[in-house]
Amino acid sequence: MVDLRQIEKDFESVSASLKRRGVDEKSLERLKVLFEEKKGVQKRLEAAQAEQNRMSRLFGQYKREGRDLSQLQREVAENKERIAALNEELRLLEERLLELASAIPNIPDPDVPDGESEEENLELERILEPREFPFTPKEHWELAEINGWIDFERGVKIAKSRFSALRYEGARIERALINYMLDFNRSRGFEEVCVPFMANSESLFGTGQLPKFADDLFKIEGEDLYMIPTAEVPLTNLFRDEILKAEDLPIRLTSYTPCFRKEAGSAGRDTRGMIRQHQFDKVELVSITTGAQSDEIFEEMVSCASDLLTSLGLPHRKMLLCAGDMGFSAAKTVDLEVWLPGQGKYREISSISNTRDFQARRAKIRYKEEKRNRLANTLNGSSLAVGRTLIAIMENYQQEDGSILIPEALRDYL
RNA sequence: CGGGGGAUGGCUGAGUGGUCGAAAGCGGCGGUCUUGAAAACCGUUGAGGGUAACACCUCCCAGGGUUCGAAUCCCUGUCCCCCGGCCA
Repeated sequence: MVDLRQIEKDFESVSASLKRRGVDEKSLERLKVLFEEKKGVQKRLEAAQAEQNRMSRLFGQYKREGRDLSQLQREVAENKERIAALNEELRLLEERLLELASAIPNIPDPDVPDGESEEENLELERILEPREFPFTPKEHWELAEINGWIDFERGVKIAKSRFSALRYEGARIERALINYMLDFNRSRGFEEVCVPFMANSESLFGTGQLPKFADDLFKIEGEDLYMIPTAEVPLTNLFRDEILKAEDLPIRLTSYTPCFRKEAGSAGRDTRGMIRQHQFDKVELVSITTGAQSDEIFEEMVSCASDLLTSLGLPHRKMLLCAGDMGFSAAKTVDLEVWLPGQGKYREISSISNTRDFQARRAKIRYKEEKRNRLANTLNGSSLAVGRTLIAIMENYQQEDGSILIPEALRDYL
């Protein structure tokens, strides 16, 4: 959530920054006005409450002294009505304020390039040369068919379209990759955590999926529970409503979870193959840091994911996302795109974001710094989408006959 | 899912209508003492809002209600514990 006080104090610069993400200045203006209105009502309410407290104390005293109460009683009753009216007014204002504020995306960092779509993302670096193929490389679904690794039809039968089952080496490599990634992350100082695969609405509000993106989530009927769209949700919410000790930061976590997404807005995109599924495995990195630590930790997380790809021999590039292409909660995002020779394209395999204090404000994740509570910074990043890594291995390690070599790094895990 | 009992500050735990944001103990922090440490003693120690700083407001699981006044009484929900059922 944006900081309303920042909007109040620093309207021009906040508005200019958010314009880069297509946020209308008028909605910010409305927010600012509402916020000021709310503060005024709150002040009047508190004054009335103070009065009520004072009179109530008098009431007890008068009674003990046996004095006449009728005058006081009348005043107290009148004031009570005023409090009720102000309370209602405040409640309505707060409701509207929250509704508006929770729909505003994060403010982009100054070093995030302008731009509206992925076309304008900035390529930072390419790592590893794509291999030259003496034959025409196949796409992963062809390879999946030849090797029997991915069963698309039966996945659909069990659930629906965009579900699949992994079989034979495919299933084993998936599991090997998860183990390999977790070990790799652990060696980089991330604590392995095992978390619930469902989360309640408060958690999803905390990380920014709710209320705006409810359509992308699978909800459990009759329960305040959703299937998690990413481990970022449970990992970050581990510390929701907590005040951490500064010396415990940074907290760096890694976790494997399946992720569940409706992919509501992507009808017709990547319908073939395993690029875009309703359920996919991911190993995630999450860090909780102080404001001062977060830039350094961000770089560490990007390196961690990039080095992991390198260790698997997968060519990839680092993309700095432009303002218009970033996710709702992010102040800055670097995507890693892996080379898929079958498609002849770089495709997203990891996305690392610094949300600064945007999620922390929603989720009330704070730390104590010399007596003062400060909002933490939260960062998240895929240390690779596992299914897409499997695909990348298939396409990059394919042989002319359609068989697939196992990357050196994974051999001990199979 | 059925029956019973609970939910209070970092923790344990008292408080059943007024001066209670809350006793006491533990823990934490600061100090006295000590070469140093321990012990002992003294002080301090919840969160959010608000203020230049005070004042002031809110919070004793959450939401509603009764009352001039609620941690305390009533209703609903959530969670936890015990017993039974089911079950990896």
